[in-house]
Amino acid sequence: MALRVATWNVNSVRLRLENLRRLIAAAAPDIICLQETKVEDKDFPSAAVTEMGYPHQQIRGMKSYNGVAILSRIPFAEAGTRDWCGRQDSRHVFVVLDGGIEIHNFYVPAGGDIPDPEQNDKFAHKLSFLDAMTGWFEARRGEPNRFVLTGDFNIAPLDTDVWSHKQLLKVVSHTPVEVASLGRLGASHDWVDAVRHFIPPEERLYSWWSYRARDWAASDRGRRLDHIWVTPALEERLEGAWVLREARGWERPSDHVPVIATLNDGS
DNA sequence: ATGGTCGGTGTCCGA
Repeated sequence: MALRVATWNVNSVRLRLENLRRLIAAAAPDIICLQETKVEDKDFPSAAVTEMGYPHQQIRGMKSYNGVAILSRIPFAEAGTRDWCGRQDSRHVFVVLDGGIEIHNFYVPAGGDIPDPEQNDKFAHKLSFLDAMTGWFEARRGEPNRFVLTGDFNIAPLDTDVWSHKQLLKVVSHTPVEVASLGRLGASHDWVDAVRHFIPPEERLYSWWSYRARDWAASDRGRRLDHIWVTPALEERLEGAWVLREARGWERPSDHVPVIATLNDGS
């Protein structure tokens, strides 16, 4: 059985249920990883999501900010959440599927505006968070390692992951210090970037466009902040991956669009 | 060079 995984920074799940239906109609994912759900667990729209065909839900939310969820057609063998950097921030949930594939959904801190950890606590937190992730995954090397690492990483690593590499070098999300941090995380398991496995690095590709643009599509000043990575053990099972750009043009859009990857059954 | 827009613990703060 193939496995299709979608990740999407939904920017308030309660406000975006109709768009969630559109994502399901457009891509038919087996598993949907959401970030910025912005809702406490007791108020999560679980019944509506179950009706959409996703009765298995691992959620971790808080009021107003952050919040992550894994919504699934497939039952979980295990599921959990984890705190990072000593905060109860609702930035990580994970599940293990029967057969051992482990899916980690992260909402990495955005990092504020000033790309200097001395001046900006939010940027310091972002770098610490990435270091902690790296250490945690490094400690798990040597296991069977059929992992999917996905979510809003809030970093566009490649020059072609932003509309202007030069103009964004000092803009949080594309600074060399963050890209280097993400590179260390990437080296922790030699993670494979599922989308770039299929779409060459020469091609510009974005998953986020600011709300502030007059015309997001015409100016097309985007960044690729949302990612799906797999461990090398799953690389040969990658069947396809893409960005659902059209979702940015939907009514009441999130500023992020879904990113999707399909793994075949390995036979 | 600046400011532009969303969402929600809404008239501020985080993105």
